[in-house]
Amino acid sequence: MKETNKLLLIDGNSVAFRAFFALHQSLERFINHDGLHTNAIYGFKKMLDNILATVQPTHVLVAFDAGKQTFRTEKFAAYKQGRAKTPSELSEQFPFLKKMLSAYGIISYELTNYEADDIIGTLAAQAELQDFQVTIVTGDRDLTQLATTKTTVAVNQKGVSEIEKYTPAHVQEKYGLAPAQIVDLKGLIGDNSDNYPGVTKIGEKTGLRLLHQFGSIEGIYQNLDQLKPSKMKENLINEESTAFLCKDLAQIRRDAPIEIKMDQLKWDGPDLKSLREFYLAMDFRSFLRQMAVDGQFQDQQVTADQEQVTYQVLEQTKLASLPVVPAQVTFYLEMSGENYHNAEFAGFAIKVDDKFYVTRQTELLKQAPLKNWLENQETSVNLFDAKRTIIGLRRLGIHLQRVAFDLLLVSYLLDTSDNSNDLGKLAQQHDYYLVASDEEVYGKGTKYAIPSKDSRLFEHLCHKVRAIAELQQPLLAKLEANQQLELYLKIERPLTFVLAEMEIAGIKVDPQKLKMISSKLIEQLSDLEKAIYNEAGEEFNINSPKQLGVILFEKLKLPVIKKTKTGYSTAVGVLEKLRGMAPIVDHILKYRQLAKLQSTYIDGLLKVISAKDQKIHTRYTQTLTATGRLSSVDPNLQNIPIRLAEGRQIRQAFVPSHAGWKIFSSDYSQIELRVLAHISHDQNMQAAFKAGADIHASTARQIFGLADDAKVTANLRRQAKAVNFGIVYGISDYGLSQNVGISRQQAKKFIERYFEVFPGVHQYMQEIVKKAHAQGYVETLFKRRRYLPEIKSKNYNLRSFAERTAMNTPIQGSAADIIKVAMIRMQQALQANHLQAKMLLQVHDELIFEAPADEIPRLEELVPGIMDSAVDLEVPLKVESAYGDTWFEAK
DNA sequence: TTCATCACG
DNA sequence: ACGTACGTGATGAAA
Repeated sequence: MKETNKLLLIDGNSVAFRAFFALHQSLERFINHDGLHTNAIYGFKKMLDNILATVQPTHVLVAFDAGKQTFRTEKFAAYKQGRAKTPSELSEQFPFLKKMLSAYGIISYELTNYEADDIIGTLAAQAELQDFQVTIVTGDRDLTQLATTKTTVAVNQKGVSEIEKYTPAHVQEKYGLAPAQIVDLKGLIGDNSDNYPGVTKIGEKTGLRLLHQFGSIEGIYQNLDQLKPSKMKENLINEESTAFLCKDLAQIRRDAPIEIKMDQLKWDGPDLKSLREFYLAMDFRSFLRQMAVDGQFQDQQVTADQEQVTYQVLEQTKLASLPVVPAQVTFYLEMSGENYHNAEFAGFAIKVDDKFYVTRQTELLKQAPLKNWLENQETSVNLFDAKRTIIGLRRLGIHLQRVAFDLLLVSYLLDTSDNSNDLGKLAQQHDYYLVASDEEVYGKGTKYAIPSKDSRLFEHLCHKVRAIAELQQPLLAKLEANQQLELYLKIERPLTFVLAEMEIAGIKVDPQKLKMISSKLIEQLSDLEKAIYNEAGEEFNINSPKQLGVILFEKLKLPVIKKTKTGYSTAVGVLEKLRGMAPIVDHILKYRQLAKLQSTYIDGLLKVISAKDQKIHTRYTQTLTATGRLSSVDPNLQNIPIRLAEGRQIRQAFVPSHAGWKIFSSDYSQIELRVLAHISHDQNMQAAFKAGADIHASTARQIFGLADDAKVTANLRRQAKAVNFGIVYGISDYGLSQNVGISRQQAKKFIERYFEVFPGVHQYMQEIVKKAHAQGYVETLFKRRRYLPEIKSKNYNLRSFAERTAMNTPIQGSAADIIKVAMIRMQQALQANHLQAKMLLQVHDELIFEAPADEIPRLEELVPGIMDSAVDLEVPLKVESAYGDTWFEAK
């Protein structure tokens, strides 16, 4: 059987451009020892590996543009004129890019008078005749005109890894056109970047409409009499020759005089030796290491002295010869699996002075001197992920008390958007390449396994420890340069210990209570299911949005309100609009609500109640969110239902762990708006908080122009509340209009009025965006940073998103800072006051405790007192408390 | 694995 | 003419 030939054609200029701009913000990080920029080469290589692996071509060619003069400039002198000049940082990379391709064994090709597009078009046509499957890779959508049943056009999206594949069907779906009609469209609407005009006043909308009606530019001119008289028609008549010229310019040639034969494009993989030399020249250490890991240069030990680390395998008999109280150790405890509350121990490595010790026998940690190293007050311990380590060690009976450097935590503080949890990947972000990622060593998914070969595990663990030790000084220096040392030392590092205690404590959950709720739910669900099948006239999977869509919008012919990219939307908002049109809608809504409770909160929670202590031990992720909030996983205890009565019952299952104890809860009231009042210095908003007013009602009076003592209707208060929320999120008229269910114009008026009433807020919003633009990041009250590179994007959506983020992050993030400070002080206060009460949970603006009933009166003083004095703002912080026998009652 | 949906602040 | 409210995590379906 003969295998199909597969030809891969790459538009070299266009992909290099994409790669260059995708990594533009890291431009200065990608410079090799000769001062050459390498970001486009790097991105190109990533894309190339990706596409080679997915396509597995038999033949490959990369086409480049030959120069400015082409047959198109002869036909139309202004073609591609006025284009910004290629930045020198990019053009210097092209010769090296071609070098790399040659090391890959791939032909680079260019042709005088023609563009890369035409080379690709011509070769694709030839290959199709020989029954090849063709894949074209480009950053330029114009090439989609080449899509056929045999040719797929893969268009690079914003990054280098995301691609969108255009088949004729996809072109049809996207534009309602056949690929061949793309040129007619370009002829009508022109192309800004290629600098040809198209027909005046015809844009994509009109162009598509005309083509759907007449099929082609020729078709339009043959049927001009069918068009009603209009300015557009006049333009069409006046600019007929332009339309045809532009169509011709857009047409990719399929008959360029190419000398090269298909056989010459045959690809048999890279020349590893040349590739290695190339990476060395480019300083692509990660790719070199990848090659080493893949065993691609076993014959050469060039990187071996760097790669290898000398270690001793630790054994019982060696313990006695170890130092007693070293000043500093670097330690890594490995477990098999994510959940450190119960994951199996896999081994540990520890560096003391310049020696590395490693073993699988974690039991050795329980003995001297190792236990003492970790527990004494004189040795500073350097780690990666202190919380994981603290909890792991606690399971071995070891109380780690002092952490000097936590690589994971420090790295997160330096850049909250770079939140990988993998030591190897994270080290790379800091230009350290001598440690592999866990995925590389352990595999992932079903293949995940701790290596059985000692040397493989031991090397990896020692590499990790070495990375922590090596990165300590430079990263702490960066923290200091950012003025973030205090954030680390006074907030995040102590918080790690607080969170560890909360996680270890866990919260008791009564499975019987959950099962009681469940039996009622199951009954209701079965009734609803019957009603829905009856109303639909058939049985189907109600949980499948796809099947549900068919029933609602095809069988029952309900109007389509919104579409998702895969089909009809059946989200709540849509169903609510369909309410009253058919009884099935209400039943589906109810079914959804209850099914969610059953699957996520009944079945989900039952699964994670520990058999040992009947408790749930969540894990708080301290190094994930871009704003500085915590998140909670496995299970998420920060989204237990409360808004609807049915779901709220779940909270009845959360109980104290001792008889006679209570659940106690305190939450900040309107903390985000108070933070906003503080950082914006808005006098009016501050006055409202100082007066202890109902802020949403007060906002309503002001923006709707009511008297100070006027009664505010529920509806006006609701609208004002939505505006307040919108302000915190970085307002847009569209978002507000959707949320409140008013017109966009109306929403816009509300916002304008809001900014008139709260001019300080208005000014803050403008200034924070300006500041983000100028410095590239925004900060919270305690100097937590979030970088917003996209604020400089030319893409409206990306830029707008970054702008809203700039407005929101200091607010959300400062609120997160504040409760973190409160948590640290809270833990200290409970200890200092010798209370048995334990802090168990944090839900962003709320702390939940369990305590003996007789401690409740003291907590009612202590907790709010600590929370509202955590920081000194220009407005007071308000805290509300409640308690009861279960979490349900503590509200 | 990715998508749509829905739970929380 | 565009298409958005900010921050999360878990689930079931479908590829």
